[in-house]
Order: sequence, then C-alpha cells, then structure tokens
Amino acid sequence: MVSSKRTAPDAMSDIDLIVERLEMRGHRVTESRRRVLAGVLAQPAHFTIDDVVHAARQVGRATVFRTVKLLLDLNILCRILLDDGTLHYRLSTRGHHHHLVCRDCGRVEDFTRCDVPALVRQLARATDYEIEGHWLEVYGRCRACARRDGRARSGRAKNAARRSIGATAGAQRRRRTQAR
Amino acid sequence: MVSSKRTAPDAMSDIDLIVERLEMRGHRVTESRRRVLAGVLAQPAHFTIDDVVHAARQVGRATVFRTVKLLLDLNILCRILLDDGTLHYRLSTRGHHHHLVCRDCGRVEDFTRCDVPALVRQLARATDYEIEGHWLEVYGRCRACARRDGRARSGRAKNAARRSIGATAGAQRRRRTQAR
DNA sequence: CACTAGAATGAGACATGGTCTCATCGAAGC
DNA sequence: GCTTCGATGAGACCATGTCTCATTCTAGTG
Ligand SMILES: [Zn+2]
Ligand SMILES: [Zn+2]
Ligand SMILES: [Zn+2]
Ligand SMILES: [Zn+2]
Repeated sequence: MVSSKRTAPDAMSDIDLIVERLEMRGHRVTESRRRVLAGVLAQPAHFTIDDVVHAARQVGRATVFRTVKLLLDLNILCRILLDDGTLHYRLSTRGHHHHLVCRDCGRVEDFTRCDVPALVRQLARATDYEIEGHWLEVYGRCRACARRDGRARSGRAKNAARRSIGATAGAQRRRRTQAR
Repeated sequence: MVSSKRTAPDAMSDIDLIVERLEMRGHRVTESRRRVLAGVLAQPAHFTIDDVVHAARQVGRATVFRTVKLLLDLNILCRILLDDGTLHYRLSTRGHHHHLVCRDCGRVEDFTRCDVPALVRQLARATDYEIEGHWLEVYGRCRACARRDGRARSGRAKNAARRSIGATAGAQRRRRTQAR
C-alpha cells in the first residue's frame, strides 16, 4: 500500500527490470521485495546489509537478508570483501569481475581482466583438483587518498593502522555506523 | 606452572622457535601464550579460533583471539577463507602464497605461483591506484572427493548445494561444531 | 471472480565471531 | 627484590547472520 507500485509498462524503472528477473525465475513479487529493492537502489556505490535494513524500514531484518541473498543468486548484487574484513554489496553489472578497493576512502573499482585462469590450469594439472571458482580482491589507495596523504597524515593513520583483514572490523564498523 | 617449560637450548621445539620470534619483537613470553602456541601446534592442517580456544583450555577467550592476531602479525599463521565464508587458520611456512580449498572435504593446498602482479601493474597504470596487496583463494574439489562423487551423491549434494560465500555458513558451522 | 497451495514474511530467539573494559597479575629490566 | 607496564581473564557487549513458526499474500486455477 505504498506509492511505489508498478509504473507504466513502457517506461520501466530499474526496479521493474529486476522484478522481471524475479518473475522469470519463478519467485514471487511481494511488496517487501520491492521495498528492499528500492532500498538497494537508493544506496551509494556499495553498502552493508545493515544499510539496507535501515533503508527499507518496514521490512523485517530476516527478509532483508533473505532478499539480498536472492539478489546475489540472481547476480544482481555482488559482494565486496573490504580489507577490514567486512562484507559490502554493490550492484553487479558485468559478469565475472573483481574489485580494487581503496583502503582509505573505500572507493571501489570493478575490473574484468582476470589472470587467474592460467594459474588455474596449471594448478589443476599440478594438484589434480577440479577447480571451480576463485575469489580475488585487490587493495590499494586511490590517487586522491595517496595525494592527500602526501603531507596531511589525518585519515590515513586511523584507517590504515591495522591492515590485516578483520583486525579493526569492530572499530570501523562502529565509525561507519555512527557516521550516518 | 604447567609441564611445558622451556626445553634444553640445543633441542629447540617448534614452540621455542616461535617464542624466540616473540622475544625478538619485544613481546613478553607468558604462560598463556605458550599454551595458545601449544594449542595451535596441536591442531590439524587448519582450524578455527574456536578450536584453539578449546585446545588451550585454561586460557581466556580474549587472550586466544589476541594471541592469534599476534601470530598473524608475525606471519606465523595465515588465514584461509573457506568457501562457506568461515575463516580458518593454518601455520604459515612460506612467504607469499595462496590457498586451494576443496569445497567438499576442506583439504587445503598452499600454492606460491601468483599471477596477480602482472594484473596489478596493469591496474595501477589504468586506475592510478597505489596497489598494496591482494587476496586470492581458489576453490575446487580434490581428486578423492571428485572420485567419490562419481556415483555416491552423498556428501557432495549437502556441501555444494549452496556455493556462494557465506550462504550456508550457519549450517556448516553447526555441523562441524557438533562433529567434535 | 473466489479459492487455494505454498511461497514469503516478521518477530524474536538463537548462534557465532569478535571486541572492549577494567581490575589484577606477572615478565623482565634494573 | 622492586617496579613498571605489557598481558591477562571474566564477562559484558556488539555485529552479522540464521532459524522457527504462526500468519499473510502472491499467483495460478476453475
Ligand atoms: Zn581513496
Ligand atoms: Zn577472476
Ligand atoms: Zn576433498
Ligand atoms: Zn598473490
């Protein structure tokens, strides 16, 4: 009973495109799912599930988790492993791709070149494994952050103090949460 | 006050080798740390922090976490991201390496060939990032598991039903936990 | 249109992994 | 032996995610 009902069939919004993919796969199109979708589409470049929980306020937490998982299955979202160990999500346009993540500001670039297949062939031969997939994330600092840090040691020190995955997950989570 | 005190200086155990590295870096060598170390060394190929918490029974949980983190810093342990999203740990012998993980039985092989640097150079040029590190895990099925599954569809179906990272983390965690 | 099966939901308990605080302890240097 | 400051442990706390189960609602059927 919210305003965001289906729009005219010839001017399809992003939501409707996704809804169509749901239908095609035999999933039901519910108001909650629409709301989660709207919440996802309203996010910036990447976001946590909690962000969506807050954005889709009338939807239960469990349902947000379920819906996000569904969107992952449909390749509508992809996961980003930040170097602090937290998982973020982002709309996935391309097919196979990986992420280049700035450790300071969190900016994320997709990239599609992947050198892993060659490695995989050799591994398969050497180890006798059937290789089925891989996970690759690259971490660095974007130009803006690198430049800013030339003299100002402000944000950098805090953010990059502990670089190992999961190290300061707690602290960073908290900071990010309070920030909104 | 436990039996595992320092042994003769000319027959150094694994523990003492690590203890030396702690001392070199100015960390104190406490009984708790020795116990965690012993717990770690007693594990199979890879393990969770919880495994160590149980193995080093007289040591507080927080201290186990702190000590494992310390061992990561010292490159004595490395992290393995299982394809169900759980983190495991293993003794790290080599330097830069990655893991090939069997999705069915959890067997892990280290491999040192890494094709990422070439990719990184190209990325650095294309995106203007200063690239500082990467995370790569490869998933597949070891020969034993592949063969066993030829006809017996037992374990495989359960384990590989959901392949996305984190999907069945709960269920698998539980299974593994009960198993001991 | 009314009816229905079964998919989806929501509330909240539960599980897990990890961090933090703070009073106390003890390893190491003198 | 004393002192100092790093390390510890108990336990609260937090974030992320899953499960249960009674209830609701979509979508397909007649
Ligand atoms: Zn940046
Ligand atoms: Zn790839
Ligand atoms: Zn296997
Ligand atoms: Zn590498």
